[in-house]
Amino acid sequence: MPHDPDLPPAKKFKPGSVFFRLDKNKPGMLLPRKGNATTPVDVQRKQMNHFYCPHLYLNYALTRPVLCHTLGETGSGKTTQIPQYLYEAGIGRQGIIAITQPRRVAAISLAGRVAEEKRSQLGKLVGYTVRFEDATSPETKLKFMTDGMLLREAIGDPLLLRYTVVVLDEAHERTVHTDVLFGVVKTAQRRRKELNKIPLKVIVMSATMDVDLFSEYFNKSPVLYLEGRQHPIQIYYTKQPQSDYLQAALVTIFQIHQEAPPSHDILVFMTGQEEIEALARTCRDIAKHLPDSCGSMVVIPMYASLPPVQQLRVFQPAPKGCRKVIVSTNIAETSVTISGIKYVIDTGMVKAKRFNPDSGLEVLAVQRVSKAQAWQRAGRAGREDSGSCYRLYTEQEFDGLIPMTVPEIQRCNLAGVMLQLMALGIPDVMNFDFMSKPSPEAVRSAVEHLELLGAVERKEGHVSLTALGKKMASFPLEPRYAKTILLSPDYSCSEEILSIVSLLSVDTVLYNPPARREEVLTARKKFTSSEGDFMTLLNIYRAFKKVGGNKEWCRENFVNSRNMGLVKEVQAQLRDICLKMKLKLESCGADTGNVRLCLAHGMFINAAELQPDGSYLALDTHQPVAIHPSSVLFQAKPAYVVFNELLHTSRCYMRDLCLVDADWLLDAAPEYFGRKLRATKS
DNA sequence: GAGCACTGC
Repeated sequence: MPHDPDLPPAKKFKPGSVFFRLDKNKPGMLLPRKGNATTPVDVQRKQMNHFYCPHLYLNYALTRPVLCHTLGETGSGKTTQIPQYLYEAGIGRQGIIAITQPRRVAAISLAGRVAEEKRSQLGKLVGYTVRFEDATSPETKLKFMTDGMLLREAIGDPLLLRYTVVVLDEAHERTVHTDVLFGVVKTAQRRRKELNKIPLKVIVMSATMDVDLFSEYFNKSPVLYLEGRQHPIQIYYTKQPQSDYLQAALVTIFQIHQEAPPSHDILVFMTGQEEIEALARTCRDIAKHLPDSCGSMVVIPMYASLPPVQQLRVFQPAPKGCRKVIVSTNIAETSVTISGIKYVIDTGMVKAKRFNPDSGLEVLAVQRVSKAQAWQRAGRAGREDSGSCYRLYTEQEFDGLIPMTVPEIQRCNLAGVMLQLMALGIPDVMNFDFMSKPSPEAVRSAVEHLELLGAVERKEGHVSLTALGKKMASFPLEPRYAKTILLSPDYSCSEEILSIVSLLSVDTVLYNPPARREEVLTARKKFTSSEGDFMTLLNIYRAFKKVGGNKEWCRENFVNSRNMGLVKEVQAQLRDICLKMKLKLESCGADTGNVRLCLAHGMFINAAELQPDGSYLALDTHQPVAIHPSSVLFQAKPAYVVFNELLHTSRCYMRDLCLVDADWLLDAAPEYFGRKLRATKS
């Protein structure tokens, strides 16, 4: 509860600074890098104008191998303009201009806009490439793509020779893919120079002012600062620290509701689905009992797992005289832009993944946001006009936040990244030139993981890719899934394994509305296999295919048809890769023992053993684990299982299990399990 | 007997 519950809510806040995206007194400047700040302001201004004049911009950009930008307005003009400038300068004649985006929708919509501006049919001069969709042709010179897609292309062409320019957009988001691409383009640029190839030009675009890190990494490349057109935002902090941010959010929502004109919408940042639904319910309840003078309110939850139709509600304007209150996860920070927001309420909390390299465990935990994230949230209030941001924490607490969100590459399992780097032919992956280095433990643990899978081998301290590892890298999958697929022809069950891996590599296909629990259980019973969740999922997928992907069937059987559609696409893609490798594709029919045998051999690192006291131990780390209550094996006590993933919540749960024999595990990795099983028994 | 931020190949 707030410390001073008797004060009216507004009195609990004190104003902070008025925030501009960039300093108003220094309109857009072209600054040399730090330490050389002697350029007179009028010269800076003049140079700034270069940016709005293609010729002058190009003069500047084309004479430098790497250029780092800040962009005033996110997702606006510049991302569509700059590639066109470069193309018109003739740089596209020798190769393609690639513009990478962290998200598919952004790549697709930007390509559409640029094609329109060039009055060209999409897929001709201007195109895009994202997973499952390629709208390019031999004529394509401006190619918008996801960062992951360019990375995948780099495996076949590490010097990126098809491209003359790579524009890395939204670089401040620091996705794993962008971070690896930084190293890839830097290496490609150097190698192409050494080999006397056509030079590769790199342009890094970031929405934040913190581009020093980028500039530093690319050998102190020049930085172009641009003025933003962000409207001023008044920041408020609480006077006292709040122990209950839910309560504080509620109080703040209704304070604003009572005082502000009804056309001013509110966006509240919370951490997760459950919290959001609870707050939305409470708001609606309270709103019902407010005096008529207060005006009405429509409360809309927003999070990624919401069905698409309900997500669209955030874009619909509220009825006249009614206030729109959107309660959202951080999806509204970057992925979804909502217009008309006048007030942002920032709880200062976020749910994010953390990685522990010792246990190999990823944990989803509620934690404090970074300063950059808090500014990003605040900025959502000033897109069309000035706005306000209520931070439900004190200014001192804000000062104590970390400046930038820790890049994803320092918070995730690196096995897939390391495999990809080796497939790119990077000579010394252990010392790869990351912009932000992951911890040595994380790198070591990833390489050990790959070694266990037989993807890499160590000779005199040097790590290299095996033939198996090279094949594994061709799959857009986690290494252990790729390995399982590659093993499957030995067990004559590649079709089944392709289905299971596809099912495991998308969000769950099971739809579990809590209110219809009994119905769900009944519907699911006919697919349940005593061999575990993998087999149960396979049964569901087989039944789904039998009825031809019928949506009605999905509804009746509580199956998420959107995710099921995705499974089909993934499976088709994986099958294509197998065919190119000339892998034998066959079905084992009813003999599912082979499927489990194959899974045991591919997933042996994720194995657990029943203990005499009825609990389980994970065999690789000897960590106590439990069967998740959602598993079909929850009430069974199988002696040995392999699991898809560990979920660390109230306990450490294994999710998605498969019954296996101890002999199979020993057979899969005799030395490893000889060691592990002994250790367990002692 | 629990409960999953967000992307992406």
